[in-house]
Amino acid sequence: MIEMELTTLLQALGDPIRLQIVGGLADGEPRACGSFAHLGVGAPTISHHFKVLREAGLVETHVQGRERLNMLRREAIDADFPGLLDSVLEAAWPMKV
Amino acid sequence: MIEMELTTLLQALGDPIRLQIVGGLADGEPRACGSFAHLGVGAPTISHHFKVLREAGLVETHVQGRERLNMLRREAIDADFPGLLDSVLEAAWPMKV
DNA sequence: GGCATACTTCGATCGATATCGAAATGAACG
DNA sequence: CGTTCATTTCGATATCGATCGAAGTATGCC
Repeated sequence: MIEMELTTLLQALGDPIRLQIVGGLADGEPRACGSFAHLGVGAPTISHHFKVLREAGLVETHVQGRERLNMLRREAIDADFPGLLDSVLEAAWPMKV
Repeated sequence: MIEMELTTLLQALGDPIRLQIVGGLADGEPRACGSFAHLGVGAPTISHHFKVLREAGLVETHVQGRERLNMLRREAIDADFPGLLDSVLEAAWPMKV
């Protein structure tokens, strides 16, 4: 069980790039880091943001071939903070989630 | 109408002192800045945190006598981001809100 | 007016963080 | 095995943010 601190989670979500990443993973499909190259920052920065998201307990990453597949830890998040992720997603992308 | 940006709001809530302040205002009662002297930081720091909360649209402040009464902008927050504040409060203080 | 109270603003410090380019890692593939 | 591809790590930079003490502002009280 991964330690999940509320303020850490809020801080992780409180960055535009990271919120975009979380939104991009919100459909449940695992995605490689490279899928987020369109966000306007370089690969090292994307990697940094994924690290923050992982350390906040929001995302988990599995090596598959030469890419890393990232997915939202939705059940864990919902278990610890019920409704929070959904309201953030709904606030960020109304009607879409 | 105050501009409310989601990432700004999340970032504002992603600080332990500010989350404590918001929790302290969650019952709807207006409170002076001095009511938060117990949080372990000095008056200038409290003042700084209130400024951040105000600029995020979370709190509004009215001068009354020589104190400033702060209150949560609950309806506005709920209107812009339905359910978000409630889930944050519930996550921070389960069963209490 | 003079003084205390309640904050805010200012200026400084110092640690965190977002970003990048360059180098490292490690898997896949010829 | 050497190369390419996907990502991470490293080192540097530059900005941001939390904090403090000191000074400023405004209100109420005597």
